[in-house]
Amino acid sequence: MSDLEDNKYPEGSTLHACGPSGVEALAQFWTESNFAPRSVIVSESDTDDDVFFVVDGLARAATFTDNGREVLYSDLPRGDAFGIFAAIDGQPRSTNVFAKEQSRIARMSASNFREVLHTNRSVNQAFLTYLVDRIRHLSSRMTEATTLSTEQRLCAQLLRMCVKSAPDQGLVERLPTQQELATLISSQRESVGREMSKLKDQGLINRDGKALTILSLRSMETKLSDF
Amino acid sequence: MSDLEDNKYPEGSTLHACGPSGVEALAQFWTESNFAPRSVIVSESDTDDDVFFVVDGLARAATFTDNGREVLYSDLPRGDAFGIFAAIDGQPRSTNVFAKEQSRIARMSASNFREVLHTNRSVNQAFLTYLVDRIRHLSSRMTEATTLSTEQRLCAQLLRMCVKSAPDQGLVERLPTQQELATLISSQRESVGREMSKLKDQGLINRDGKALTILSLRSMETKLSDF
DNA sequence: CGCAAAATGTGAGTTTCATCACATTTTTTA
DNA sequence: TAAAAAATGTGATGAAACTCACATTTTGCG
Repeated sequence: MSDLEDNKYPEGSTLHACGPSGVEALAQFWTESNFAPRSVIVSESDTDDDVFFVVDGLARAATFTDNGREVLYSDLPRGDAFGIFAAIDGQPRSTNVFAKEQSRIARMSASNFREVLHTNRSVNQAFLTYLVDRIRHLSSRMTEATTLSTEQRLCAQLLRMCVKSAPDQGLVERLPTQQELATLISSQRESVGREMSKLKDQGLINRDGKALTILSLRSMETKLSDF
Repeated sequence: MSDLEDNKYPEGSTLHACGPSGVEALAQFWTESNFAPRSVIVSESDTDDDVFFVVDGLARAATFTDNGREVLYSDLPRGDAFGIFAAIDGQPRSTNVFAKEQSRIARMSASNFREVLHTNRSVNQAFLTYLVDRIRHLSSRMTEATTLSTEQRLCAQLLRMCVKSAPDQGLVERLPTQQELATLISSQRESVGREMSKLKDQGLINRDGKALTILSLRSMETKLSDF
């Protein structure tokens, strides 16, 4: 990985990790097209096994229950891939993906993808790392969901989303809606609202507009270690 | 995958999926040793990044919370690998693994593992599939945990563990303890006990010894679709 | 075989949240 | 920019399930 030069995709994204040669190898097989916000890119019921890449924009993968409740989602920024599970193991797709913003999406067949995946070492490493990453993330979400209270899960989520803005202070630039937060921490919109109010009363957070400031990272972290 | 002959590992295991040549490629780098029941094979605090394989016996991977509660586990039967996450992404280990039964465990260095992983196509495919599998499994556990009641989660778990024994009947040969079941479905030992009693009262299940019979798969499945 | 340890069954009390309901504010978009 | 749609704040209520407690049964082991 040390010999990779930067490519046009953001650091941390799967395509970035593939390196310039990896991206080139993939791109020779893909075709790009544009999607308007909210338009569906793939749905669970699709029977193809194509692989997709976010060339530009932002997509969102979401899982719904039978009665339509959204239970899991993850955002796919520029440089991320999706649809790879079906391409790897041949099982049906597990999620729906739609464009969150105006997006440019690349698409390629599973067999071409597999060919590059098995041939190009840095592509291979990038996807292995990506998969392991998702597993680690899911496990910790699972552990959190079963051991922490709603308040603690909210704090954990806020801490994950923030960037350090000052000594002991954190900033979440664009806070998701309470509904989205609730989905992220497996809770209810109302509960999130209540816990937010409590945190504000305690002087731990401060909101203006879509931005949220964590006024004391230290005290917020303390909440997580109590049991 | 079609050209693989059978090897000595059980169908469905990672090593089986690696094929005879894959296993051979791996085995040239590993050393085997024996572990008595309950002995620890790797713990979270270990700083090495070796990869392990269950050559024979049964191991268990478990995650604990800070206060010692077990929150996640998965059994690793003959032919399964563990310790591969750290070997792939270089991050610290995420779980503890101990021998559940007398076991023969193979061990190899991360760099040798990576070399085979990137060189041998069927090994590569086997591990990709394994990772995807775990993701699918974790996601569905996550969805279940947040949308189903304790009773429903228990039923889902029993259905997963059983084999069809007669028309509309299922059999779980060796039912785990209620404590283990509780861990599997993110619940409490007492809750599992109560729900089990209810199911027995309803004539849905029947126990003798460690075996449990599901008397009507159909009615048990019905419970899952109610909401 | 017999004792100790583990696992199970069940009651009672309490806490946490999920749910419903609505007023109010903010954001979209036609 | 006005109307419509989303998002938010908060109260009241009830059900689900966590906790503690202890009697009983089963299992494992010396």
